[in-house]
Amino acid sequence: MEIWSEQTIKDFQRTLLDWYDKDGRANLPWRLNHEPYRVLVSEIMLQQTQVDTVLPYYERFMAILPTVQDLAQAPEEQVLKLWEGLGYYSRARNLQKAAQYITNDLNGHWPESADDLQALPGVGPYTSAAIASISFGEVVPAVDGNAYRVFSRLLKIDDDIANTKARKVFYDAILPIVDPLRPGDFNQAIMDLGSSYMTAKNPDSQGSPVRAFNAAFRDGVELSYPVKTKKKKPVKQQYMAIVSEKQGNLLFEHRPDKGLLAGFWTFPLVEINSIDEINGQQLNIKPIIHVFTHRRWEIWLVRQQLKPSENQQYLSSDDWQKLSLPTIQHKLLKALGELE
DNA sequence: AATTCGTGGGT
DNA sequence: TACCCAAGAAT
Repeated sequence: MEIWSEQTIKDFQRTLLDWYDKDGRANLPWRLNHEPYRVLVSEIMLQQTQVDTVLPYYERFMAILPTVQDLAQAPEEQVLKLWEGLGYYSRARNLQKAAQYITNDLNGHWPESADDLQALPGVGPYTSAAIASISFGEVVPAVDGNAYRVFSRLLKIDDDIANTKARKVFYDAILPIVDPLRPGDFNQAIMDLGSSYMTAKNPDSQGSPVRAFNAAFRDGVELSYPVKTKKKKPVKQQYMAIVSEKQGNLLFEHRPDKGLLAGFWTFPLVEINSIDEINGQQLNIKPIIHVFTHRRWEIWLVRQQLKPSENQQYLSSDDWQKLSLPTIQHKLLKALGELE
């Protein structure tokens, strides 16, 4: 691992921020100003989600819920509807809880340090540092996936970033490099660098503005960084999605309030162990496939009249179109429409 | 510490 | 295709 002198650190800061001022993504809507609410919403949406995916969600969300008080007072179903299709839905629920905590318990006064910001639900080590540096000028590194990748290459850090222990290694390595006068811009510049020149695949380290500081590139081993152990394959699960129709209404099932797609409505899903268990149905068609991070669902639509159980309910199209439905349910509804 | 949380895009 | 990746946090 490389150790930089104080002079190298100063040169790096100036090189990075000069580039950021010239070629950074200044037009991103959450960079319009540094109001903590705008930054908080953007950072939560951007967790494990690409910028291009977030953009339309962010614009719509801020237009409808422009202040932390608006979010605190909104019906949860409205917040979830604004989040529909974005995934990781606990983010939306936690975001509203954070807004309610700030509005009701702190009388609208924001925590200003990374340590205090971590008291907000859904705000962890990265997000707290991002808000603290961008909105309040605290000199802390916001260590996200970009920072792991960029600094693992610049400094040749060999720690496995899939390991929890790596977080402190990177934090300690980056902390003395953060620009003390512009910590928020420094952190965002690292992200811009990671999404442009220092990408995971096909990086352009030769053209990078900080190529002179890149030890892995210098040694011809940039693609060996970051060190990261592979994830497990998603487990296959097969389901029948029961289509039970009554007077034009469809039967929906409310999922448990914990676990995958918690609290969302889908067609009743019955897990099967082999396709052979389905008899007398038109199943010679391909299943609908939906892949989560850790599960792969294969689903066959099956028409069958059911008597609603306690967590099931017939809904008209006017009813279910108002709900926030997970993407798999939209896929099932689309497939059903194409059968008819 | 390892697992569990969605979804879409790229190769 | 099957895999990896993307501004992570909670448990």
